[in-house]
Amino acid sequence: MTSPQPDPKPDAHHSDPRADPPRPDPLDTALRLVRAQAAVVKQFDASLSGLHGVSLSDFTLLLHLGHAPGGRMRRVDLAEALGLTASGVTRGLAPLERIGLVSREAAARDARVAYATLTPTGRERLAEMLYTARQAADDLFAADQWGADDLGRLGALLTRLGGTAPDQRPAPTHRLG
Amino acid sequence: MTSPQPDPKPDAHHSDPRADPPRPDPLDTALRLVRAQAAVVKQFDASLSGLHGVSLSDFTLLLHLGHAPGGRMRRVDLAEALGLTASGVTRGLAPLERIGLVSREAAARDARVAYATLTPTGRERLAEMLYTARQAADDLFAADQWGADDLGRLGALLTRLGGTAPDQRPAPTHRLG
DNA sequence: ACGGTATGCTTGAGTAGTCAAGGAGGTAGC
DNA sequence: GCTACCTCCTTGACTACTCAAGCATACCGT
Repeated sequence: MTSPQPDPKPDAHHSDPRADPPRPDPLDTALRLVRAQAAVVKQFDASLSGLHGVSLSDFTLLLHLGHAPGGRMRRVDLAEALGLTASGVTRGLAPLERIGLVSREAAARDARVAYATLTPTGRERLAEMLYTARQAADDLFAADQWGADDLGRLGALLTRLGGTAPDQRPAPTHRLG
Repeated sequence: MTSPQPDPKPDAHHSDPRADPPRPDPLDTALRLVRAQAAVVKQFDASLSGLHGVSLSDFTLLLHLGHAPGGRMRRVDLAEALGLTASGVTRGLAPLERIGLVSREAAARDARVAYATLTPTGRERLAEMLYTARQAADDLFAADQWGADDLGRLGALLTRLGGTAPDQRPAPTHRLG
């Protein structure tokens, strides 16, 4: 049932701010967002689990870890970065520890914290996963269909919507127009 | 394979985003989508469950039923419309039947199918939920921040991404079929 | 020094989905 | 009118989270 979209979509790189069309149904847009995300997650999961045996969530977790100084983060910070609860992080980390991509490390001056640390193996595997994930993303936003401005616009709109960014960037929330 | 010394970052553009629009990192955009959706779902769930005791998934299911002729659909069609598996629909329907919003109905000429039908109560409750959901959506896409063009653009971009639309209907103001 | 509170993490129970297996019913070919 | 397959639906086992409770540790005011 995936036929070409019947709706008049922005096929050219022009905006038309003069026309003031009726505000599209926000509820409909929100539901579309949910749908789109489900499809996207499914595609990433398929690629990543097929090639590396991890889910998109696993990958995202590892990615944050890989990005942190020393490949090391407190669970609580990981939770915040991922938009999960602490308990979600505990559970998500468990299988990654079991397969040796992440190790648990005690903190020197605070016995409460248990760092999650990327192992050398974890770092290697992450690099491979990153390659796969980039391919999946490129495939999703195929360059012949998605222009740089489409992509940028989507990213900006989503950021406005969705809590914090997937990575801590100093990039300000700039207005579109 | 990729370079052996990774310090993986999903965003690799540090150049001026205004000069010659460098294509933003597709992976980063995809991850933002996931994040945004999580936040959106959380807000809808909070509103809907607080006021009506249903989740966004429940609401979406009822909404599709409400749009169907006779408030009635085969489970298999519901699954397709919602982007779920048949088993997901079975499980999602169960609590709605238990609380009397949906009833199960046998098909006259095919004993395999079990229609899901909106009860009169279900239809009433759905109308109330719809009001709440619209409010949540309006709140999310606050009119002072989201112009009609932003909304339309987001919708179009998401549709391009996400399989089929949430509902093949433009947005009747308040009435259900 | 000590009691109260705040923080970091884990765990048990519950929710929302997946997939794979399987039963019951419909539809052909011959 | 059998045989074979195909469709609709449910179920059991699993994954990936959630919240609430609870334990251990740290910090702060007196």
